[in-house]
Amino acid sequence: MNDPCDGYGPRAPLGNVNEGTAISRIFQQIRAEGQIARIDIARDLMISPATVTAITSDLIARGLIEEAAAISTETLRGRPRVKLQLRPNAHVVAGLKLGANVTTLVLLDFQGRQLSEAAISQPLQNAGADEILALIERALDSALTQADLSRSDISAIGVGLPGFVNAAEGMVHWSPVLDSRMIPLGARLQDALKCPVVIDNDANLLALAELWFGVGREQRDFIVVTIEQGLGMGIVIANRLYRGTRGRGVEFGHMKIQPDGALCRCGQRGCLEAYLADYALLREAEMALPADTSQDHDRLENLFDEAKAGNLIARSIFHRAGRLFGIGLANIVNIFDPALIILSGEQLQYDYLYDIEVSEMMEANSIDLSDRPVELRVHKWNDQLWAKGAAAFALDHITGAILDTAPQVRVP
Amino acid sequence: MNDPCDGYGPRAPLGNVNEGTAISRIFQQIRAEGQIARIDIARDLMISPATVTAITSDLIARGLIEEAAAISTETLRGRPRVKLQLRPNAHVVAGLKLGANVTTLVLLDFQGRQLSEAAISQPLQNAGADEILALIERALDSALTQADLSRSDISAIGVGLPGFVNAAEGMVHWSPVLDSRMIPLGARLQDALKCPVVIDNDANLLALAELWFGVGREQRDFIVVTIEQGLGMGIVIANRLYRGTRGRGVEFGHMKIQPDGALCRCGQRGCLEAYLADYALLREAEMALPADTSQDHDRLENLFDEAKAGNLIARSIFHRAGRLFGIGLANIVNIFDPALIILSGEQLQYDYLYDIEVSEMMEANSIDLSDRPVELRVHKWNDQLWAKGAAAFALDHITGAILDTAPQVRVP
DNA sequence: GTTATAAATTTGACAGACAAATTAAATAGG
DNA sequence: CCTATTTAATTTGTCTGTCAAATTTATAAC
Repeated sequence: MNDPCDGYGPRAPLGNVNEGTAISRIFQQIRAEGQIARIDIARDLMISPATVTAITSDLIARGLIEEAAAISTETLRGRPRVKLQLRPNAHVVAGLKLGANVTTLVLLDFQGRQLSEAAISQPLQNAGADEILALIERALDSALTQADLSRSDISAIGVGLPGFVNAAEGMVHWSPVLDSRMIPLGARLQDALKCPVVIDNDANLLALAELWFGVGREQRDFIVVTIEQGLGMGIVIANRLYRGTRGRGVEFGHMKIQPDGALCRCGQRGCLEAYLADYALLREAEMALPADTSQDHDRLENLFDEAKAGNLIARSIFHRAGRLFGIGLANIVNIFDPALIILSGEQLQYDYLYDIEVSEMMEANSIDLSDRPVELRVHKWNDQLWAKGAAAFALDHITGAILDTAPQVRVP
Repeated sequence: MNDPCDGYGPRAPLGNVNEGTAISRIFQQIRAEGQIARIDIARDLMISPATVTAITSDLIARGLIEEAAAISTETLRGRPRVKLQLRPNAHVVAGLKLGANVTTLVLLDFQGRQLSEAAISQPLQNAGADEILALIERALDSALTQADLSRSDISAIGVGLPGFVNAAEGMVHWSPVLDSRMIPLGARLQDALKCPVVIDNDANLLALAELWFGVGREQRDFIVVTIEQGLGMGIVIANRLYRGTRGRGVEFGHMKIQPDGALCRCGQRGCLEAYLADYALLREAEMALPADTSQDHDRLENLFDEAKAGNLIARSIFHRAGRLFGIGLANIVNIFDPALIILSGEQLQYDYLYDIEVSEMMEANSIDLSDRPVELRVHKWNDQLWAKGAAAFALDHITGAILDTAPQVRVP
């Protein structure tokens, strides 16, 4: 599977989303399709060609889109179609993933194409906001230098981090990478970097990346589940991220699947995460690999190798994890009834053991009305895609601001 | 707590719902407020008085609303406000709840006021569509006679039943009251009754009743959980019922909270319902009430009395049920983060035992970020409110059809 | 060249919504 | 009782977004 970001080939339309104004719908359509002729926009969105001309010429005047140089060869006769595309230079955004071990940053142009990237391997745990800021600045300047740009060229920055984040308020309620609760990280970074900053839970942003650059082309509704240090989930309903009724993300890792079950790092018992996360597997690894003193990551590798080699204890560890994961997914299926669930994240390198248990248990434990079974896919993206999701969030923020504010010129 | 349906006192506005056209927003506002002056509509919805006048006079001309006779005494000086209200006689709808033991029907006028009701005590299990139809017709004719109306006066019928229902398609995937799967009950009834029929899961309709006639006045987002024969759940997000991404309802009763747990009537193990539903409690009652040979309902009463009297086994049964219920609710809280959860249904007469366990367990097992705790309320409505929810669904169907089709007069 | 074809634009019209001006219906005070 | 004041509701004229139809533009086929 190749990188879904390079080049914007023709795509399926996003569905008849009859929401929003014509201007934003047309803009979204151009972004989704990459390149599209006016007449196709009119047909896809059921908007008259006259209106499309009016709106696109406005967007061109505002510098947001442009006519593509490539001449369309789709028509044999008649006036050829002129494709429209987002103007790459209109804006540049940065997207970051703050991870426990690595911080990844990408710079994207307005079309969503990657200009440069930077990765800093530095453990990040219980850090202060200043530390985070310094880290971001290092990564940012590195990527800017590569792309031959300066900070003032950046229109917005998106940041994804694990934990409980209220994206609308830019508030981090809790995160393993931060040293205290209730940090208004969004505002904090925005003030320091003198640039709009949006933040969100990392799993949400991976879902956003899937929406913009991945399966979102075909699917209006799907769920992304991530397994890394913890468990994460991002839910896309009707082409939009669902963030819970009060703005905070959805919590999957702390779903209880066993009363008085295993102890979780959150202090509660029976959380799914307490059976699936790195630390959960490692604390059982002792039994299978008693003499092993290697680092956590390698240790997990070893455990996996042992399981593959037939070590019954190691197998049992993955076996239970897979079963419980399946149950957790089944609970989600029963609630949201999604057509597609995407499993993503580092730990899925261990999926060959998961595969059987997980999908089996999921199916066995969900109320499937047998007409449309849930599809389970595994996507092994690297950290770059997470960062791209963050950048997509930043792009979304920019365009939202532009499209919303422009017509609001009502001065009494 | 008195019946929430009688009279439409002043209510909190539904929030700045900037969705939909002005006409539907104004209509919704009038329905929500019961009686409201034009100037208040303008202020609440941020629509100009000119537009409110234009639209309301159109609605009056179409016979949907009228000026209320009661003269407003809110203003001391100036021209008095003229309140608008839905025109009661515009439409009459019927709403039904199909239950295992009783079928309840109400007739409502366009304002949502009850005209008459009927209840038929007849066990309903594995019935055919014809049997259902006959039952509905009996109840309907009885209520019509009382209200001095005939079938042709009915504009729409809403039907709520337990099970898995796709409301949009009118399809019953499975229901304990029906004898087979995949019955297009909506179409079936509609053809027979020669009147628009909408159907939905009963818990969804109770949530709709709460939205229209209950807490919906103050709350935009809430969750209704019912315990009767089975467990049900209805989710209201942004003043709308959420029915899952593919239109079927949300399944709460079959959430797994114990791997390889108790056997559920669905055939799976560890379902919440297998610990909470009537049959789940009764199968344990054997231990506490060995000599009891009474009917199920009385038997459950006896079990409850025993628990109150101090019977340790009986207490233990409710104790566990309460704990597991709390865990199930916590899982929902972690996913939706609602501000309010309403517990409803027959079994909640046993709530004095539930109360402590349930809310305790819910709080102990949900990721509460401590700023806004979830409120848990118990509403003990009778079957009538369920039926009113069904009628509300029918009313919604009518008005949706009226408001949507009217402006769609584009004939090329 | 001319014709056919299809894309894009221009034109004129219409509908939804608004601000401002006007009218309507009440009270307060002399 | 009459007038000023106050507030609600309506009317008027305008603006904006959108569309259908007519027109212009740009290409291929002949």
